[in-house]
This record gives sequence, structure tokens and C-alpha cells, in this order.
Amino acid sequence: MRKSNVTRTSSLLSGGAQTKNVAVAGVDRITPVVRVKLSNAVFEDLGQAIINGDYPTGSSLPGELDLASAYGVSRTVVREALYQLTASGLVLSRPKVGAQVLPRESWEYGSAAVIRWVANSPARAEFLHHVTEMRRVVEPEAAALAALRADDGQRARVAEAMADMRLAVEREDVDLFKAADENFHLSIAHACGNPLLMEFAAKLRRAVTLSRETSTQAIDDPKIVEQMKKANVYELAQLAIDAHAKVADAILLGNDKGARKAMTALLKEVDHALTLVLGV
Amino acid sequence: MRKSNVTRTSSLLSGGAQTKNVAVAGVDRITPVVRVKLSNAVFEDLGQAIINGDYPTGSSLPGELDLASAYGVSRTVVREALYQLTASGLVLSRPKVGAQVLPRESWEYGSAAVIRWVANSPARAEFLHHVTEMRRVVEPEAAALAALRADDGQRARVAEAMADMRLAVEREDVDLFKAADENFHLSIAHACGNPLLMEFAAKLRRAVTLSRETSTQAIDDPKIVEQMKKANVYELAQLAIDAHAKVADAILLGNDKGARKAMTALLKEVDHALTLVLGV
DNA sequence: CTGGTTTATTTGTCATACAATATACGGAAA
DNA sequence: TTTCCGTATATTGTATGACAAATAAACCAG
Repeated sequence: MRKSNVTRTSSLLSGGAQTKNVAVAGVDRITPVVRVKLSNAVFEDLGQAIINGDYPTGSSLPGELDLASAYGVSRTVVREALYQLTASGLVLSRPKVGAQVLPRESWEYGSAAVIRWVANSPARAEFLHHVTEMRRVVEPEAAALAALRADDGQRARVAEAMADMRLAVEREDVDLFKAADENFHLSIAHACGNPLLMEFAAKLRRAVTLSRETSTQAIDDPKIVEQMKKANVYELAQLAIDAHAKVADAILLGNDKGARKAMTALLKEVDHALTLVLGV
Repeated sequence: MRKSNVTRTSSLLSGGAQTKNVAVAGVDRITPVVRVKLSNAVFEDLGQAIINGDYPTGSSLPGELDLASAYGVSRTVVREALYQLTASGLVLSRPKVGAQVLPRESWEYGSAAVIRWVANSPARAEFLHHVTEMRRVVEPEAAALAALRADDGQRARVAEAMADMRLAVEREDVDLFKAADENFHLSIAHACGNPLLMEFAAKLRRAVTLSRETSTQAIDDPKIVEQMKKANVYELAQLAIDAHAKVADAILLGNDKGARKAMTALLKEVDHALTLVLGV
């Protein structure tokens, strides 16, 4: 029933994704040059579908052969995708019963893929709330440790991000500001000397960024628009510069307690407002 | 070049694999219940080998066919294992170049498998140090949130773990004590109302437990034995009971600040000593 | 209706073939 | 000689078909 290989390859990203996802229209156009592995594509789509709640906890995914024909790929590809899902803690597949969706407690929220999916799922708002809560626990500590342990190169990167942020405000360059903000927090995370803390802080930060990106279309929320109008952007920018600078200075001086305190203040006072203005 | 590792694994797998290939009549019936998937076994072994440093960063694993023949499995199985490794952030495989080991920064330290491997690797001591550092950041906050948000059932489980711990000391039952300790911390993590915090705290806790388990054979370290002898176990047990009770009481009373403070003290004063006595 | 057996369906594993891709080699041009 | 470019070759990516193993569901004996 399945004949030509080449045409079927392209039918995966369009046809298969259509059936499950909402808007993957642009995806296959973005990556025509870099040939995406089919199993990764299936992995992405199934993972997003599971996390979106299309397959409730405890239910079984369609059989491997069904999935294969639905996506227009071979059973081999489906299996390889299922193994990635298994490693992400989303499913457990057993003979006869199929790949069962595991309860939320066993998903690997730490995994990059899961974060990506959740940040792009209906549960995005709630997730972002939890992420913010965690950032307020983790990032001040990361700043404190960075003040104590950062080497010269790491301190330089913090300083550089700070400089970029000032430059962005000067030039009124929103994109540069976003990038500098991201760099600022990531460079601190990388300087804290604890790989666990580093990875976790970086992932939290990435979750925020992802949510900002994927929620651009949600700006028609009148409440948010109102808040954005009310905000005095320039004032906010100056406030952000000050708050970030206090953190950076403390880190550069090796003042751990000061860095912790400054980062706490930054997250409490500025970051929420920034998030509102920048898109969530 | 990494022959020793492969051959060791091959022998591990040989029990399950050969029974099928050779089709010896009686052997099949000996181990029919615990049938491990071959790909999972290969996944486990390769992951452990990578994290042990057998394959340095940037190097390529042996080719799929080599791995297949080394492990005595089909190429399909090897590929499925490699896909799990990919999802864990350990390798990235490309045509012709093979599966390259990614730098540590991209390993999913949050993933259960990676934690298992690291907790069982030469880097265990250092990892445990980082884990402890993270616990001192995360668990006090989890306790505080649990005091604010735990429902009746969750509070009951905390109280139950506390009661078990008292019982264990009374009966001088070390195993029960370990279990109660584990339950105590896990129940708090589960009661904090933030899935990210819950998962992270639980994984940190699990890393500690795993390290304790896998290091039983390392107790011949004279320094540790000396410390264990010097420790007054009964005194320590009473200290542990008191410290844990303070946390539990604060949580049950909804006193978040008290819970945070008590947990901080617990981790600072008692937990290290406990870890020493219990096996690390 | 109960309990054990059989059946049927699905996953787990293997083998083979071919397509796609990146390294490495070798030849041509400057 | 060096540099550039195409070809060769080895390895991964994908597809297909086959069989073994496991288990849920149907079935039958009592």
C-alpha cells in the first residue's frame, strides 16, 4: 500500500503532523536543507501531543503499525521515536498493551524536550508560574555562588552581558535587550560552579524564553495589552538596568550576599514587569 | 579501543541473549519473568560507560555494527539504545561520523538515568557534594511551601514518616530508619505544590540514596570506618529525631518560615553525619 | 459463574537492502 | 607545491519482512 519513498518522506511533515498538531505548517519549510531525522519529527509531534493532553494518562498510544501508517513512515522510525519518548519518561511500552502514557509525576521535567513541549502547551501559564517560583529559589543562590567562584572569563561574560544591556537601552533595541538579558542570566548560571544548579537555572531561563516566543499570538488578551500600555517602557528599562547592574557589580566584586540579595530584588521587582512587556 | 568495557557488557547480556539465539530448551524457563529489553540493557551500559569517561567528550562511539556484534545484538537494538542516549543528551549521531559524545553541559543531569549513572561513576563523590549543595537550596524552600500548601493527606504522610522514624530509633532498626528518612523528605517534596520543585527535590534525594547504596562496598575506606566508630549512634539518632520533628511540626502547623529554618538546620547539622554513618 | 486454557494481537528482535550523507582520497588547476 | 573540487567509500538513516515473545481477551471445561 505504500510505494514511493521520496514523496512519502515529505508527506510525513505535512500530512502526519496535520492530523495531530495545530500549526506545523511552517516547520517543514524552515528545514528543507537540513534534513530532519524522521524519528525526531515523530518524537516531537508525539511528545507535544501527549503533553497537550491528547493522550490522557494511562491510555495507550495507537499501535506502532497504526502510527507508522498515520505518519507515513516505517515502523522502525516509530519505534525509535518511542524510545526517545521512553527516555523522556512520557511512555512505557509493553507487548500487547502498547505504549502507555505515564503519569505526570514521571515525566522528566528536567529534559529539554519536555520543557519545550510544556512551554508550548495549554498548561503554559501555570507552568510559567511554577518556573518563576523556582527561579526565585535558584537564581539568587546561583548569583551568590557565582560571586564566590566565577573565574575571570566567566566574570567577563557577565560584564559583557551587562554592557550589552546598557547598549540595548541606549539604542532602544528590543531584540538586543532580550539577548543581553538571556546572556546575563545564563552567564551567571554557568559561573556558579555547580553543574546541577547550572543546568537547572539555564533550563528555567530557557523555559521563560520559550514561553515568550510561543506566546506572541496571545497578546490580544486585553488585560495584558492594558498593562503594556500603562507601563512606561523607558522607566522600566532604567529600572531593569539598575537592578541588573547591582547583581553584576556584586558578582564582579565577589560579594556573595550582595549578589543574592540583588538577584532576589531583581526577580521580585523587575522581572515580572519585563515579562509582561516583552510578551507574556 | 574500548574492548574491556564491551566484553564485560557482552557477558552481562549473554544470559538473556543466548537463550534466545541458541534456543537451548531448559535455559528459557529459568528466567522467563524478568525479561529485560535488550535495548535498555545496551542503553544502560553505554550510558554508564560514557559517564564513567570511557568515551571522552567529542569522540565517537564505535559504529553501530561494531556495537551490535560486540554486544551480541542486532543493529536495531543498538540504534534504539542510541536513541535513548540521544534523549538523555549524551550523544548526537550523524551519518558517517557516528555517535559523538556531547560535552557535559548538554547532559540531562535531571534525567533519572543520568543521575543513576553519575551516582555510580568515579565522579560520585564530587557529584554528591553538588547534590548536597543543591539540597540546601531546594529542600528548605520545599518545606516552606509544603507548610503553606500541603493538603490533609500530604500532611498525614509527613506525620507518618516522622512516626516511622521514631519507631525505627526505638527498635534500633536501621533499614526502617533509612526508609522513614527517605519517605520524610519525599513526602515534603510531594507536598510543595510545584511539580518542578517536587521532581528536582525527589531526584536529589534519590541521588543520595543511590550513592549510599552503590557505595556499600567502599566502606573499607579506613577514614570512614574511623568516623563511624567515633560517632555515637544513639546520640546521633536522637539528634536526627529532634531535627526532623522540628520540620514536621512546622509543616503540620502551617509555619512556613519555621519549616524553612528547621530544614536548613536539619541539612546543615544532621544530614551530613547521617550520611557518614549510613554508608557514604 | 469460576478458573484455567487457548487464541489473537501487539511489541521485541533480527536480517537485509537501499538511500542519504559526510569524510577522505585523489586529481586538476593555479 | 598548494588549493580547490569532484569522486569514492564507509557509516548512518530508512524501509521492509519475518519470526519470537508476551499478554489481554476470548474461550471452554467444570
